[in-house]
Amino acid sequence: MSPRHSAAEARRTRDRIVDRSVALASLEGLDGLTIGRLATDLEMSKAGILGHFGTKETLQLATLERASVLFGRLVWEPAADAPPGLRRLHAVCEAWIRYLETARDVFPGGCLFTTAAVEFDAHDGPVRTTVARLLTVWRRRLAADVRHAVAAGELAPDTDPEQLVHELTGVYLALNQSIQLLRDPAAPDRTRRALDRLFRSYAAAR
Amino acid sequence: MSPRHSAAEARRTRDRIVDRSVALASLEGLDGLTIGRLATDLEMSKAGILGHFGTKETLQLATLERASVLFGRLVWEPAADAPPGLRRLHAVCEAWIRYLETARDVFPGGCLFTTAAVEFDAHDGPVRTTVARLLTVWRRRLAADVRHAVAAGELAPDTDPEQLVHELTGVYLALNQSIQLLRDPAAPDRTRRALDRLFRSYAAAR
DNA sequence: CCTACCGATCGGTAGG
DNA sequence: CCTACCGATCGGTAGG
Repeated sequence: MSPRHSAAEARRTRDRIVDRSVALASLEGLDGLTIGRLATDLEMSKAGILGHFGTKETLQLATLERASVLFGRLVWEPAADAPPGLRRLHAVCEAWIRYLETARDVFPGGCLFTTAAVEFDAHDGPVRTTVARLLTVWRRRLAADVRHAVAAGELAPDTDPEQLVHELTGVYLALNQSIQLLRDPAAPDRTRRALDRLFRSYAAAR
Repeated sequence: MSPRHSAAEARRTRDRIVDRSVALASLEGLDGLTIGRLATDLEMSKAGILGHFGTKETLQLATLERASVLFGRLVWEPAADAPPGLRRLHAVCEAWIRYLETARDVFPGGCLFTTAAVEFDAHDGPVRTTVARLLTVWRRRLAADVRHAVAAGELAPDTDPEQLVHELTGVYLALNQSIQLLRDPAAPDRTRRALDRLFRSYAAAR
């Protein structure tokens, strides 16, 4: 009755598993996530889950990959039409706030990458490497727009792009903590003010 | 041979357990921490460990309490002699950097509060409440020095203390991530530059 | 994709 | 503080 699926059906099942896994990992972490819990939630057997991935680690990597696709969709895509440089930086930052503020259905426990970073920072392996790689790619992407803004005279010529991006990272980590742990409804507005101040302090002198 | 200890000896054993627990929790999280691992490390039985606390949750709370004492010793005490206001803020911030940079023996996996905040932010209960309370107390303490600095004319009169403290929090979350996950040796210096910029942007106009 | 297992480990308890 | 346990759950496998 249940087995003997077409490849397309197997694919859809896999998608269902990974979607649920992203939500669970956001709440429990990539390690707190268990195959048994996933099986219960999806009304499948553990072996049915594991058959798609082989090991829990592969499932964790698939979960990160899916989360990064969602992140791209929620944060990078809305800003894709903005002109490169400061305008696009502003657009990305606003999308980033909305991602943390409103994407509760897909990441009910907050930013999965922040959770995974803390969970795996002391454990070498493919998961740790992947998390670090994703964060680094995004930092580079932001730094490219910073460089563009500097070249266009929108930011001060002595701006250190990596430094500004590092400071932006902190603004978002604080936002995630204020939303998830402190449940401070003022957090998004605080973040907007922090960004204004930060960009102003890097603005080109006129 | 082993049982029938005096109260003082029991106390010392408890201290040993909690010290090890702080280090383990820094690496594995307060949840990743297990009584079995603790027992192996300390060459005790699981029941011997649990006898001091009753439940794992009580052990987690004792671990947080001890970590907060260590945090006080490493971050607040070195700044206690500085005059209140901006000078003490600077002293606390520098001690905070050193805490994350060099306290590897006591917190080998980075800031335990950052780890615990992410681990428990989606799980109501005494542990979550305690973590939130500790962070809030420290934020208030910082805010008091910000207010003092404003009153003394060291920071701009329109400074929003909670806002500045929120931004300081982000600076430290970014530092912890850069050290632990990205292993960036430039992170402490980046943090000092971020702090300079932040305090300058809040400086009283002259 | 299932049933039926496996050894290992979890938090915790009884009783001394 | 120990030994000796408990039921539950973990990731994973065999075989269909």
